[in-house]
Amino acid sequence: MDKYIDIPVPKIFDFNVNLQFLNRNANECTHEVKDHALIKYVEISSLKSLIKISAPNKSILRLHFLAGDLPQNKEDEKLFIDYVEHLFDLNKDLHAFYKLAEADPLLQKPVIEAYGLRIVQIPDLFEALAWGILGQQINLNFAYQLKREIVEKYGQSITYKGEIYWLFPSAKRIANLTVDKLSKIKMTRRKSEFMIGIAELIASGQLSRETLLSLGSKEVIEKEIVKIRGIGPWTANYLLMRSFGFPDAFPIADVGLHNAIKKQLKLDKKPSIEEILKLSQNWTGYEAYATFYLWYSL
DNA sequence: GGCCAGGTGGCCA
DNA sequence: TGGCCACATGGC
Repeated sequence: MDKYIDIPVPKIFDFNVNLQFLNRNANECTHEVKDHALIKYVEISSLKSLIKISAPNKSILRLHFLAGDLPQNKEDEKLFIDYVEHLFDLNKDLHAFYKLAEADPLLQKPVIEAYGLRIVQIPDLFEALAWGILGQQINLNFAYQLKREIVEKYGQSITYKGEIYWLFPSAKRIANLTVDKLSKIKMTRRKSEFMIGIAELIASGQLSRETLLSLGSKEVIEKEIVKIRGIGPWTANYLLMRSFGFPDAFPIADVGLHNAIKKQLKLDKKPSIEEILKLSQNWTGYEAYATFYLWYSL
């Protein structure tokens, strides 16, 4: 198969820095970074395809279909293009963010060092929420280990040139598990309950990307999803930022953010919420981008 | 060995 | 509303 589609990218975009972000943990199992390309098994509409994304030059991304289903018509192709644009958050104009960042003591360095970084998205709602729950209150490395166990136990895979590529388990699959079974993986029973509960809501159609997005504003969506057991303000904002692409979502209680601020300003201890509110006064509209660049700076 | 991890729900005043 | 506390495990 050598079918490919070229997708134009905006000016403030650097594929390599985004790849570096995607390559940040060796235990990552839902994509592979190699030979300056991203390889990922994706499910889009009803098509399951192994895709490869590379950047032959600065102004385009090239989407290759390596294995699995191929788009059958222009409509399918459009879905894949939308997916890639969503994945790399290409539809945001970052000029205003860069302008404010260049004058911001906290963001100055990070935007230079990671020029062209986008908030890489987790397009699938269940995957994004499940990852948020996994990441709650444990070190990231361990979170990746748990993710790998769940994916390799309950996810689907495709083999290509001797390598296995995984799809995050569907909500339906996880909804059918018991807490006893899921917590065999070294996860708290609480986390298992949260994850199964959310899987049930999604599998039954009570919770979906479309219905949440139709609520409109980020504030309304946040208010709605924190009603769900296991989703607090941090996870809600994490979802808004990493899956719904709200550039002004702000997981202000995030430990990683606190550590990054401490490091950038060479503080003795982590800043308080009040101090962060002060420091972030000028980020209005781009809190998520500021947070993401600070994470990357760690 | 103790404390902290990309928090949250539940209990108590 | 606001303040603790358990939660399972890994890393330092």
